[in-house]
Amino acid sequence: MTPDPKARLADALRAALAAQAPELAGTPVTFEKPRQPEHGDFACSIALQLAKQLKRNPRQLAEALTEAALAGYPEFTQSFAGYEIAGPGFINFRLRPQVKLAAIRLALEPGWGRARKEKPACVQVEFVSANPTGPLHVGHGRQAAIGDALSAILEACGDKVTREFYYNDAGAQIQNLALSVQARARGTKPGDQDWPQDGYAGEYIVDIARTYNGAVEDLDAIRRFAVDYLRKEQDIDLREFGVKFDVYYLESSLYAEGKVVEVVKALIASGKTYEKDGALWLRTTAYGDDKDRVVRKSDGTYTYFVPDVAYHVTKWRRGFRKVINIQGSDHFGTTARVRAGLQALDLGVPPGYPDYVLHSMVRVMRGGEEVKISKRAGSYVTLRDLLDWAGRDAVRFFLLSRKADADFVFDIDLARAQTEENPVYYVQYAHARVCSVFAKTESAGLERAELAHLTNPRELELAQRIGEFPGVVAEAARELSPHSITFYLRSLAADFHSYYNAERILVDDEALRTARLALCAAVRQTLASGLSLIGVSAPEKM
RNA sequence: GCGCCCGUAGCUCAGCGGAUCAGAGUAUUGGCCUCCGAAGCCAAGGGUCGUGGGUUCGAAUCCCGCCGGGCGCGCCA
Repeated sequence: MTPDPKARLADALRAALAAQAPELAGTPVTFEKPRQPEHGDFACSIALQLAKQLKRNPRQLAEALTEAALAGYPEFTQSFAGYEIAGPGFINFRLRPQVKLAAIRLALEPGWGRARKEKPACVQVEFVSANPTGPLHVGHGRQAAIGDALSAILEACGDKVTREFYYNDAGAQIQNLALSVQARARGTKPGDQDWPQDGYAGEYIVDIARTYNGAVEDLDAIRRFAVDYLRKEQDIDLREFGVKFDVYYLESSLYAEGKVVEVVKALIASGKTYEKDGALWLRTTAYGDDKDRVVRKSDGTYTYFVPDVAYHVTKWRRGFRKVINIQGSDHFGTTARVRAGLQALDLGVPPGYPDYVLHSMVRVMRGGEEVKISKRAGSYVTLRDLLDWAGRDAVRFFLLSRKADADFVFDIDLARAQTEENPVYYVQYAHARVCSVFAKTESAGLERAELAHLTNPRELELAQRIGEFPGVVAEAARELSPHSITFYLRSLAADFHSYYNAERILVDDEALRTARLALCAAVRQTLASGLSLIGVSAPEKM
């Protein structure tokens, strides 16, 4: 494996800095990719950052540092075409073409875009976690898209990922569900005298009641039936969305296995609780929460805070040292208290555990108007609605085309557009186009292609873009930002379409043709890898 | 009232712990198929990066105030 020239250069610059200014040796040496191609392939601004502290002219400092760095990096000219000091003191470096083209060969090897780690981290991603009280809504869809993509990205980075779904099947809302179904089974409607307070009014309750054929008085049986019914229905939607979970964790098991009581005891034993107004409180303010939280209400029951903490204790005990919870931003309030609860237990859990990705709300637009209800659920738009309207690929791609904390407007009409301006097709089309080229020719022997025949600026740019892929994946994992994969794929597709229109792939010159085919194969591989990370198909024909 | 997030072209949004004339898609306008797929390409117009200060050699990016929007602040789940 040849060392990455960029990393090698950074090392050399660090060494030069340490020699010339030991007191500032800790300054990080970073590179930026200039917007203008005339400014080289990457630029370093270290001289500008340090000039003032060293009381030196930035351009002279840049020159001195670079010369010293190159003296310690004799192979520089093998990878680099040169450098220049530009503007106020930037150092712009230019790579030799073969360095950029090397990415093509890497992309054609198995496992492109996937890193291997000596010690894979055990990561858990918890997402969707919808209560089994109704169909999944668009927010769950966003969580499913984000969570599944993030899981795939972390796996690509070499971690071992468990996708987990937590079912709140033990609370008052389940009782509410059972009562609603029972009421419907008795022919009661929302608004009637006997309709339960806060009952679920959606049409799906009628379906459940109709399907249930047990005794109407047996509330327990109704509860089990309804939960089972809705879980199955949610599973169908998730399967259609292409999302699979490794573990379904039931809140009720926390009670059944005594884990809730165990946490309460441990909290009391920690000495961080106190009695007030007949309730038991935990001093979460000692760990960054803005107010203390009730653990046990004055009526003797526990607040939901307790099973939440108990659940996260099991995550830690099951060996997950990194846990990412994907939730709507309306769960913001729980983050501080869950973390505080874990800290109070003093289990050695780091203060920032677990990580949260909170996403903002999704608004659905159709025909220029906001859609707020669905037939089945009544009060909200369901994931099924989205899938029926736009299909899995478009829904997945759209839900990952914004960063999580940005507001989201889902334009159904755009996602439905099959022939025009739909961004999903833009990327998929690029993949299908490459495939169609290979349908017309032999694709054997690409590993022996002489890449030096690729001298066109578009080809170098495309090769360089392909080379960025592993870094993009790594950053998406680090920043927990799967949307950057989507944006990368759009850029890659744009570069390819542009190239494809400007140059012919299947030229008569065999050496050039083979080199271009190798480039195309690398594009195809990178598009397919990236699309699979976000759960979107890579069709060979459209 | 307090906390967190958001405010970038008509619209939907990128912009990694700062960088050398602000980006993409879409919409609008004008070009490109006897030639590997035109679900594509090329080009043009369009923005005081909410606003006022501050720090800096340099601010969409960092800090403070203000305006506008979202979410959260229960012995509810």
